[in-house]
Amino acid sequence: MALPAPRLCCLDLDTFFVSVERLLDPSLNGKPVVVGALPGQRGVVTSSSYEARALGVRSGMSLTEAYRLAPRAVYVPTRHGIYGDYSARVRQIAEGYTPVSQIASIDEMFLDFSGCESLYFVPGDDGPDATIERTVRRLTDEIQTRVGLPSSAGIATSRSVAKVASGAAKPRGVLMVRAGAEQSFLAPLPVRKFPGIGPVAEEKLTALGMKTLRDVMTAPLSTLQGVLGAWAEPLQRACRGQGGHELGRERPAFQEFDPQGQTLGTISNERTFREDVRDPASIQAMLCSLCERVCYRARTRGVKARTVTLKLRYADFETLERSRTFAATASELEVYRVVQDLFRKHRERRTAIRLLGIRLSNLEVERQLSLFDDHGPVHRVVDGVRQRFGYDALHLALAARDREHEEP
DNA sequence: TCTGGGGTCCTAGGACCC
DNA sequence: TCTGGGGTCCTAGGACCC
Repeated sequence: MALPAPRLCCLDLDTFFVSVERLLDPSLNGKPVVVGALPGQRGVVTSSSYEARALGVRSGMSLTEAYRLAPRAVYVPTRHGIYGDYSARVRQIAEGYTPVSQIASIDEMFLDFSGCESLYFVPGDDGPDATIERTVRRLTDEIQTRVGLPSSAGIATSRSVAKVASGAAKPRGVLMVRAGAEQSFLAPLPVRKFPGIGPVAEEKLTALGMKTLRDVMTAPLSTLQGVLGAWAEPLQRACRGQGGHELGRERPAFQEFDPQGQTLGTISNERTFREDVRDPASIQAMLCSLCERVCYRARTRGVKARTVTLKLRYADFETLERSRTFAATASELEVYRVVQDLFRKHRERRTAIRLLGIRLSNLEVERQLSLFDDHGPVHRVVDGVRQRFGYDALHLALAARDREHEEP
């Protein structure tokens, strides 16, 4: 096996949603921009510009708090469909650079440049690492020129180090961590910078006096296991830059199709009401509308679900999920029946409801449409109309009532 | 007027089967 | 007469990521 060389690249779009909004409305350039929702609406910050960050705005923060910190920033609602189109264009460019790549999320992907050194070599390159680094710069330049979006990249011998490096490279930077330099690169960073260490793990590590990745690297394994369990060993290895040298085993965020029919992911939709509701009609209408959405998505993906999960959040934020498994379906009428039943059985409190959600899981590839499937022909017509005229062209009567509660 | 919405992975207990 | 283990499926919850 070849010695690991820094050939894994994590490509990350800088303040992606904000950058797209600026592309569509150049008057936003140079201003603090917050993407999430309009001020006054329920929601959190999904993306913020560097100008807004300078005022203390962070993603995940409630809009109320963001508005308090940055009342003069420009607030725009999230428009996922549009970002998806830009993401696809970036992806297409990047995929032209290497045969092996993986989508991690809407604004992040991994590229494996192993074996591509001679392909990109030009006279004057100071060794194969320099060739790859220069090529990645060319890639980020091309994304800027052709799509208009700024991006950053990290290059390293392992996936997780490349990911940390891409963060350190921002904005508009490319950072290569050479083989053997992983530990010195990671050591001074706060533990939270490492992918997989979130608020809970950070808290546990802090309680042990571990603040930096150096502390994690050098801790006795048994100490780490005491707080992190089975995860301690792979985490410590990853922090030392060991392992993760291939993209092969990692999974993309959106599992489209598995020939074995095993891991097809999940399909979910959830909605927070603009105001907490108790009215049964509004609740039923929302459930119906959610069923329609997830089932439509399932059918367009060619899958059926065996498990349906109802998510329920009360006004006081208490949240529960209740699921049921049955014969696979992608019919909203069948799913709706199950959902109603779950709701009746498990809504124990009379408290007003803040959020409702539905998730389809245990997905199976849909076999040939059965002639005996009652709902098949109806769905073909409904889905066909939607593909021509848009999703909102048709709704079940109950769901249409729900839409009256939404903003125009 | 604190706290969105889309995901993945992991754990743990109970049912059920052999 | 207490009682085994392994495997798989189902359910609920939690951590984490963007």
